[in-house]
Amino acid sequence: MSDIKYNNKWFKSGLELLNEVLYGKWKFIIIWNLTDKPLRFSDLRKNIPSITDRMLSLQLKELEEEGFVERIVLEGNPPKIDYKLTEKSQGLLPALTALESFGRNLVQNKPPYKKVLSQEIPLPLSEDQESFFDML
Amino acid sequence: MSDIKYNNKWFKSGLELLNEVLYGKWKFIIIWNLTDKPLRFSDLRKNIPSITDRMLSLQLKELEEEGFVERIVLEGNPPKIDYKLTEKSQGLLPALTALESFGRNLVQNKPPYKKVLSQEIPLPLSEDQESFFDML
DNA sequence: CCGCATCCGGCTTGATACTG
DNA sequence: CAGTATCAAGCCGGATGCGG
Repeated sequence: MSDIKYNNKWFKSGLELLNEVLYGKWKFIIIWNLTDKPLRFSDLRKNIPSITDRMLSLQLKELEEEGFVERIVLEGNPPKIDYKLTEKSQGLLPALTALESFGRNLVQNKPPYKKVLSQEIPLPLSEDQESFFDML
Repeated sequence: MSDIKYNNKWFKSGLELLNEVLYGKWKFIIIWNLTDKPLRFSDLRKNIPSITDRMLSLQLKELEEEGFVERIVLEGNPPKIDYKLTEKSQGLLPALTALESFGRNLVQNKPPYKKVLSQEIPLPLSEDQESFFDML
């Protein structure tokens, strides 16, 4: 694997570089929530219950500076503010999809060597279905 | 999207859950470095130049507790210690591959995405543009 | 050298309150 | 609704030390 140079620094992997460019506890989650469509501050807060106003504000600001999110002011009374993904963050979506999937699979402690055919997996679980597993 | 329950807590996405289970600045990078084969402490330190002994030690310990990495003591004089991925972390590899790829692709795009308040700064060659040639 | 442990300072994040 | 302000807690970096 060759090294990578970015901003006059050398990195031994794209992951290290990404750590430099996009470090922040909530950034992946925010981007993930914006995949379908732009959202407002309050929508994001509702979709990410454990984030605080402060962190949402800070990380959105950084995401904007880093070019991953665009802040769109819609004139009106009251004016509304949309946060929208840029082209740059589109490239992250495959990775985030894979991370999302991995995170969801952590719930069922299935041994990974039990292969599951993806065609057989029904689409989303109904909301009650998880409580079944959680009665430990 | 349905909610997920894990350790008596509710999450609205697998990414949030993952943040709870696997938070740490260096964990993805460490796992990524262990994909091919088990490595020793010093090998990891060599592959991740910007990590300190302290952080490598801490994050390895947490990764072990969280079940993503196994610590293998090889008897001998001196005894050697290998760090090896568990089955659990195999599921992360697709995501890490995608993140690695995204990180590497960031180089080709114009690097400093930060807003620079400058009509006055001329466009010519920035230092970063050499990286284009350095990659060859 | 190897694999940590300890201490300290600084940066990141959390909790709560408050504003236009 | 879309954030700030302030303070406290926790995570991280750097230096140092230590037994093997």
